[in-house]
Amino acid sequence: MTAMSLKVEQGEATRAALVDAAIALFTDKGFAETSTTEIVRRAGVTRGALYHHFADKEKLFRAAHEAIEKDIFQRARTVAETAEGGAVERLKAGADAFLDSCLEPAVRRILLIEGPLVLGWQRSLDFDNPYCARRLLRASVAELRPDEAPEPLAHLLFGALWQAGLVVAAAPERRVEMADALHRMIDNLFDG
Amino acid sequence: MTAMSLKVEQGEATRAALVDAAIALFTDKGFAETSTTEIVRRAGVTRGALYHHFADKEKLFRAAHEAIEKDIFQRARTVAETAEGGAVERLKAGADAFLDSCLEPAVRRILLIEGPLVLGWQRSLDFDNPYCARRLLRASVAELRPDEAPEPLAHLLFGALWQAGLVVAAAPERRVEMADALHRMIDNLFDG
DNA sequence: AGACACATACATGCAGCCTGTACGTACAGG
DNA sequence: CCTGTACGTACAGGCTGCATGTATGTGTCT
Repeated sequence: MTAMSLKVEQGEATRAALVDAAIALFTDKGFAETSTTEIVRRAGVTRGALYHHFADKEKLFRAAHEAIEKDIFQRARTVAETAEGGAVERLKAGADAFLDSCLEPAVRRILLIEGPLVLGWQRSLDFDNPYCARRLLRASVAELRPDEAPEPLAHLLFGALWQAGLVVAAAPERRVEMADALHRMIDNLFDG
Repeated sequence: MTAMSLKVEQGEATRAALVDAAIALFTDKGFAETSTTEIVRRAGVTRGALYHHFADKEKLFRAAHEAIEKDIFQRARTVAETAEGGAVERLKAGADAFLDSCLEPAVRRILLIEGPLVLGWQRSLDFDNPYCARRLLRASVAELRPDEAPEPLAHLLFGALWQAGLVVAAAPERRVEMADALHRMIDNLFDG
């Protein structure tokens, strides 16, 4: 660990405690139904600490969201990169990893459901976000269909994948059938 | 018109005024950022009237959402039913009609963005809702692929369609390219 | 047809909660 | 010593939902 001064170290600790408490409570009750008082009580600090580290409640949600997004993105990318086979198989593997992540309650609630609304729905549409699954899909599409613009199909695939994640989050027992349908869809779109 | 007694008629009028005002304000500012005071001011009544007709603010949103959902659903179904050609062409026509509807700001904000969260995200996943686009897609899939369970693919198609609607709502100039991509996807999935 | 009881459609004031901010304090580091 | 950072605390404003009051249609009984 980087040696920090005592003050800064403590600050990072309370900030992390706030993010952790926020993730837990936002996962259970959602953004609007969770008060800042509950969050700071769970984190063991006061509202003053919260508003010292975050400009407002939404910024705290953003921090929680980014932590989860980064985690799930890196997992999916790692799985996709280390998968056996060609681009189609890597795409399938990445999709499977994403569906697995959707089984976690925090991913379901914070990333799939509340994220787009709280952070602004436009954010989820562009490819600028470094940890956006759309980027991975666009790369796959560009590789598999080099003759057409990748964005539109990447959007459609993203929507299908996102929806599959929602279904799996709501009914984990459907994970295999949704994965099968996804694989068939990918085969139909990119078959050789 | 059905002849109503004066009292009931007046009640229906203020209720409609409330729903209209709610649609306009929710479209502009969203659910959380719109106060009931603003809504009743725009509707020309008081908060007492609102809470007489609707149990809470969310029920008012539900009424606004249902009005829009019913409208867009019936339009899409009509277009799909009267389209020339086979099941594939009817599916494409319905998808096009849906994308057209997404150009309207009220559809974008209330149906696409805020609806799933405010009304509960599970609601958007099942096929029980009589005005759910998922039903139409499931019927198409069942007709085009009679040998497999239609639900999983219907979910994926719904996700792709929904996402296309979001993209079109954010950037209307992309309407044709998204429709083209959707058509190609449908062809790849159901081609003969 | 008229009176009366009742239900409906509102209006208004209040209580409680929540967010964001202004201000005070304690302490580490130069 | 003194400055900036990391908090704690008190307060103001807004918002929701409810409780209460009121006026006006509506059915009914005679």
